[in-house]
Amino acid sequence: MEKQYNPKQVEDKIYSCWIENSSFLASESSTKPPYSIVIPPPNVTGILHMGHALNNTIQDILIRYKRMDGFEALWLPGTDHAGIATQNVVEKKLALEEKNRHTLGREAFIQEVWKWKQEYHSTITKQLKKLGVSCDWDKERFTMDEGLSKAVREIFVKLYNDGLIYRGKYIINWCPRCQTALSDEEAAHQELAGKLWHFKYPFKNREGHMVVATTRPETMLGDTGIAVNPKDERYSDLIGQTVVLPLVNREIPIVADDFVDKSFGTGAVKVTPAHDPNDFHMGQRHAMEPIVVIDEAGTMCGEIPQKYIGQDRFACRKDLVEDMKALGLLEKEENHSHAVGHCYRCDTIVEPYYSDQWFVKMKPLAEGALQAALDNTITFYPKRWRKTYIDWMENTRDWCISRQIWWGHRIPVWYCQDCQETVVAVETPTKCNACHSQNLEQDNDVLDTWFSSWLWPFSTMGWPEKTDLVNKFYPTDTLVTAPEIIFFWVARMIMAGLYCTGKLPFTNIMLHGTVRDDTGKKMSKSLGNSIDPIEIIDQYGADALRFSLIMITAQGADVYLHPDTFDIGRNFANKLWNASRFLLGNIDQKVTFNTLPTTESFSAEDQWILSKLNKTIEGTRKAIDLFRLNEACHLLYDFIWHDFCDWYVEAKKADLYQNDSPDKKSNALNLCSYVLAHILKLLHPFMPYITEEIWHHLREKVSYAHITESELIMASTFPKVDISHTSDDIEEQFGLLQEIIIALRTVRSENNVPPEKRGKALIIPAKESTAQWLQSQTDLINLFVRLDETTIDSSASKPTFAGQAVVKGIQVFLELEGLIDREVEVARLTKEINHLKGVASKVKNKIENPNFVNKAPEAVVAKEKEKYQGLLTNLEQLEKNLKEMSKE
RNA sequence: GGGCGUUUAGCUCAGCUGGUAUAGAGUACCUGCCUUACAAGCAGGUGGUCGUUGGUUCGAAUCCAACAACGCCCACCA
Repeated sequence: MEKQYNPKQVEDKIYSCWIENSSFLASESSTKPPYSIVIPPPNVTGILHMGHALNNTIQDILIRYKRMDGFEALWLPGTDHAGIATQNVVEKKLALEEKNRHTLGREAFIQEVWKWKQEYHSTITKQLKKLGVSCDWDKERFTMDEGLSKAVREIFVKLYNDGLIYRGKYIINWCPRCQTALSDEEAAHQELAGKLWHFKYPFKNREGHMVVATTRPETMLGDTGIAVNPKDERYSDLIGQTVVLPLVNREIPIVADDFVDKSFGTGAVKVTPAHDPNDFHMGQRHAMEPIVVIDEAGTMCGEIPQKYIGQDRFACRKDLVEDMKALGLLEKEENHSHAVGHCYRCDTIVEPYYSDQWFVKMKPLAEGALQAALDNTITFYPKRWRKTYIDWMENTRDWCISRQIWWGHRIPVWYCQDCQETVVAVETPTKCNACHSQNLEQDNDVLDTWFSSWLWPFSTMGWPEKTDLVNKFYPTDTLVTAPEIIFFWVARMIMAGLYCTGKLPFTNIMLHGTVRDDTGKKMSKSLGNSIDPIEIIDQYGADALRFSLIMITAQGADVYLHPDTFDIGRNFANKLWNASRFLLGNIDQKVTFNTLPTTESFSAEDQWILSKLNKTIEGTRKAIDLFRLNEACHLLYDFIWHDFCDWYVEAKKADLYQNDSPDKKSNALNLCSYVLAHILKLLHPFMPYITEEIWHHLREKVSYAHITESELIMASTFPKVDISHTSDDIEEQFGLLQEIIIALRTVRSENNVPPEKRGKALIIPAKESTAQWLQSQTDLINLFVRLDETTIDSSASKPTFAGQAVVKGIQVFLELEGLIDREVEVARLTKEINHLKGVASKVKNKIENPNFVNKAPEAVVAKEKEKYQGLLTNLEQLEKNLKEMSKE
């Protein structure tokens, strides 16, 4: 083993080894209880970013933990075809070759995308593998696989037959750049600084005009009326009147509608049913036929003045304001900020657009999905997201599922060209149901990407077929994802799961935060502030990346990433590596252990480390079970670094070096191997590579019955708590010893005693029982403090001059001729006395407060009183010592 | 407009059902060490009226309320 851990030499080799051993494969026929997770499928042409790294590390930890803990663990991987996103990428590429999808034609274009998919699909999966993910790659799926496509058609037909899918002319969010409809969720609102223009619309049959306020002047060309609130007295006598729409000279009515807010703008609103969702609904209420004046590319069209035709909507806005101004019809303009929808794929401002689209009725689907959250059969981690989910479920609006793009699942609907009959079918129909004509044409649109993703937990397992995979692993257990897609994906999967399978697709939802840079900005390629996980893996290793990321991520909180963060994991891996190297380096010939040494041979540190180990096992399990992975990391970090390396291994060095006492050495090796093997197992889900590598080295030197039996650590068993080893008393006792050692080290350090100067310690405990126990620990004290001799004597008198401290009533002296500085000691003791005085007065107030004594639990009161006595004893001794020292 | 979150050491953050000799870690900083596992290390140290103000309580970083700053999500005010 080399002096520094080198992940590069290890990681790829080990991943291949796992693959060769089929270690990730889950079996439908296993008798073990199932545990399953489906991956949130990354975009097929995506590249790995820190969000993926976090998301997949969490899943890998859960799946490895469960796999080691006796479950048949399936982590089902796959990718998403990401309709609009992927089509955009391929179109961009085509544009470079001066081609576009229309010149290519639909068939050729789709082939082009498939080609792209084949080429780039491996990027993201290769990158995931570098992270060390233990996905069952044999079961990898793609949302446009034949089976999954069939599932999409099945559910479409089922929903249609149940009356839950309909087609209609509605106003929807339209991206003029992508030239497709978007769902409400895909139109992300952003606050923009805009203007509010007040326009005058002259009356037809009388003098004067109405003043309407608008943020979108260009839509006035499509106005079909003016609406006012029926209770608005300013306008009550004008309802029913007619105004003449300037520039187009169309006569339009003034109507009354409750929607209108009297207090906003002028209290009168122009109604443009074809270009505003509210106006659309108002138009319906007042039988107004929408007039389209903006086309699918965002340019002006229709029966409007010639000069505007073909103009971009924003250019037209400018001109129109000028023209109205010229006519004297612009009353005023004011600044106004408002939320405007943007395409979540290309960020273009969304245009409300009136067109024929397909919709899913959400209300009926939402009922069960809502109930699952209300009665907590589904659990959110952290739980605050439950409310967000419930709010959305209670206010669902119908889901626009048709997209005017080519890459995706084509809508399984055919129109008879002869009798106009609509045929909805899973398999391509050969003839019309009504007139038997074979002249059928399929709907041109494809389905929203999420219409396939919402089936992911079961379509990937073969649904609608009743496969063994579904039987064994569906429903899944935990979904790990980001809160951004609760509505897009999580909520819809729950609806689809209930609707298709009658079961919730998962019961735990773990939502992790967003990865941000150190200034709090979301990491993204376009902002150029992202840290590339692959670069970090190259530099620090996958384990370091994983461990660092998880350790700094509190449950559900956003992660602020600084490049130095990864030092934590790298240094920790190196620490573990060196501790292992040291232990294994002390084994000359392979040793075999069957059990721990007899209890009688345990030293204090043996009992202590076993107790700590088992507390760590308990804590780690609990933390993972509650999805508090950062807590598990901290527990392991502290135990391994501070308890095991800093104290236990140090304490065992003497035994390990000594070859003249083979029993001692053997016992030390036994215990060290035992603890190390457990450490590796506990850490494996978090740092799979290095633990596997050390495991390999460990097994070359040590055979430990029932512990190192498995050739690969990933196939070994996760440690279970052995309460026969846990003891608070032992931990407390050893803790006292540690405090004494630290006190002595502090004396040395504060007095700048050179390391090579050894010395003597005198320890005067108050109690004889303590003295006896400490007597058995003098070797350890000598070792840790670098002393020649430690004397424990409860009846000894104080040395005339020495470095000193008082630890829980135990007086500790360090005797080093000429090396202890009186001033330093006086200062230290004074400081300590002042500190303790402060504490003591606080405790005194407490125990003298009758309210506290009467109302607080007896145990708490007793504890405080005991604490106070202890403080007094310490203070008394310190003050006495200080006085004596000052006298000399 | 509604909802949610955050505010703790110079920096990044833990701190769960209120009670640990009096708030922890990493990092940074100061001191001493290349001590035969590890300088990516070891030992010791400095550093905090836990955003503000009230309240509940014997007791509050922790529970409640208001306020402030920052951030996020949702929403059809033209």
